[in-house]
Amino acid sequence: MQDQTPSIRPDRPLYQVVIDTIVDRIASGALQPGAMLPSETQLGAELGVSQGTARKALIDLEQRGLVQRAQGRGTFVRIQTPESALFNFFRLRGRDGERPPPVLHHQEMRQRAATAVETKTLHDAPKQVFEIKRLRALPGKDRVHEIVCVPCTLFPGLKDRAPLPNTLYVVYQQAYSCIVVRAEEQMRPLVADAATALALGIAQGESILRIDRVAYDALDRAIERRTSFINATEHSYDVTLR
Amino acid sequence: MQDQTPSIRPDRPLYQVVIDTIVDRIASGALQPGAMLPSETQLGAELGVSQGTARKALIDLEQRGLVQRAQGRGTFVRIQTPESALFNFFRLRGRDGERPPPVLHHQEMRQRAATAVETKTLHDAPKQVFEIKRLRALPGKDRVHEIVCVPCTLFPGLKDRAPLPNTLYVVYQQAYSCIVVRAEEQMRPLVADAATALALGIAQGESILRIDRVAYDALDRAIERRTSFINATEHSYDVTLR
DNA sequence: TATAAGAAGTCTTATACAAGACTAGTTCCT
DNA sequence: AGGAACTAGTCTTGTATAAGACTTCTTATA
Repeated sequence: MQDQTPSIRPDRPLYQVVIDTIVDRIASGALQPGAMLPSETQLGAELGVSQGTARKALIDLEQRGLVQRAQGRGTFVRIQTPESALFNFFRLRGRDGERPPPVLHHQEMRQRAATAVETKTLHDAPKQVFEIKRLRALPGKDRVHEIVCVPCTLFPGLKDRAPLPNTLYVVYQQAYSCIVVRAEEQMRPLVADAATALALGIAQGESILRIDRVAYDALDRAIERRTSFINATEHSYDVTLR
Repeated sequence: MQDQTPSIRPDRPLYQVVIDTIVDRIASGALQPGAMLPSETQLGAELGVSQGTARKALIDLEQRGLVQRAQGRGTFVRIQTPESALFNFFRLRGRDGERPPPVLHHQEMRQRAATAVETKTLHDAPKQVFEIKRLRALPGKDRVHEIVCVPCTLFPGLKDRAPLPNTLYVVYQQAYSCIVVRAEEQMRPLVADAATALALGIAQGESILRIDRVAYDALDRAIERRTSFINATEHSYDVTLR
């Protein structure tokens, strides 16, 4: 049990084994959000590697945003607080860069058959999805109208959890051990048509932002698609490129 | 000369000293783009640290995008090729994610007094800036109209280099040893006014994207401000959030 | 309440060895 | 003689380990 394949090349580095082990534990819920991980020394002893190797794995996980580390304290599973979830993946900012607190105005959820695109792009090719439509208000006149789609298989019973909070990603993590670590967004400007203008409470013909997002969890599974229509007159979408 | 402060705590780790040394050499032009860095062993010997410490610094620099490393070959100052510069910081993509080659249609450059905002936000509080206005065409009907501002002090003689190529960041790096490693963008949707519509060749009232960018170099100096007006009907602005 | 000692954690540095990449020969075949 | 293929050597980065320093928090003590 100590070493499963002695003298056989492990075909992946030891630190990768450690990484995968931790990711599995977090994704399975064995390590809950906020929980303290074993120390570098303990982890190394447990998996039969040195402290330095365990350390290398933990640093990688920190850079991927799965854990947080602090000298003298320890390593902890990153908590998706409403604040962090909101402002990591919600990029709208005020004129001076301040973070606007969005207020949930309206929300409805239903189960429906997945579209071809959803089946194709989401994890596990779901046949059924939960669709959440909601309207959020920013300070001033700006509004966000969103349509969120998640596979029913990944989030059983999500419908019974209504009303959902402002920050869905906290629910994903706390109730389903799904940590969103990455999101890919496509953005384009749009002229509001009648329906969208009505939803956002603006005049038809005004310019809005349409954002299509696919969100991925720690296992790199596409767990959510969402489309947002944003009336961004007093706010801007801020992002850092590297 | 070997160790400047023997037995006195260096108040920053050794690997940080190595990092700063390399960054300085790149920023000063002593290490040209594409040049090979000293090997880990050499670098360590040169600066009086172990190979492992030099290694840690090089890995950090690689993650910051300043150098590229390849096992068995060496470490090299990252080359800002037209492709890499273009597609790291130019986020427009086609419907299927393909990278559109922008074609430079029109360009003009002039020197003028800096605005208050420019003096305040750009490096070294410049009094004079070069302003570059240009129009770039994407495949199909989409167009990009840009106004770029850089301090004259950082880029002396830039005006004599006209016509500038499509990718300004290659010029910044090759002629001025300024490597753009980070850019912060603010985006909002806009309804095209008469002047902008004319510049982009679209009808007044159509929806366009306005992007305000501040670009930072390896020394974390704000070296460029640019505002882009984009007619993105057949393209989208793609970005990955983490 | 303030201070000091200790425990538990990460951080820094150093060293050894493995693996990939290039070069210069060398061999072998035509 | 010329050229392709193999091989050994050397240079590089990648992986793994260990020891000691530093930080933070807790607990005991004055």
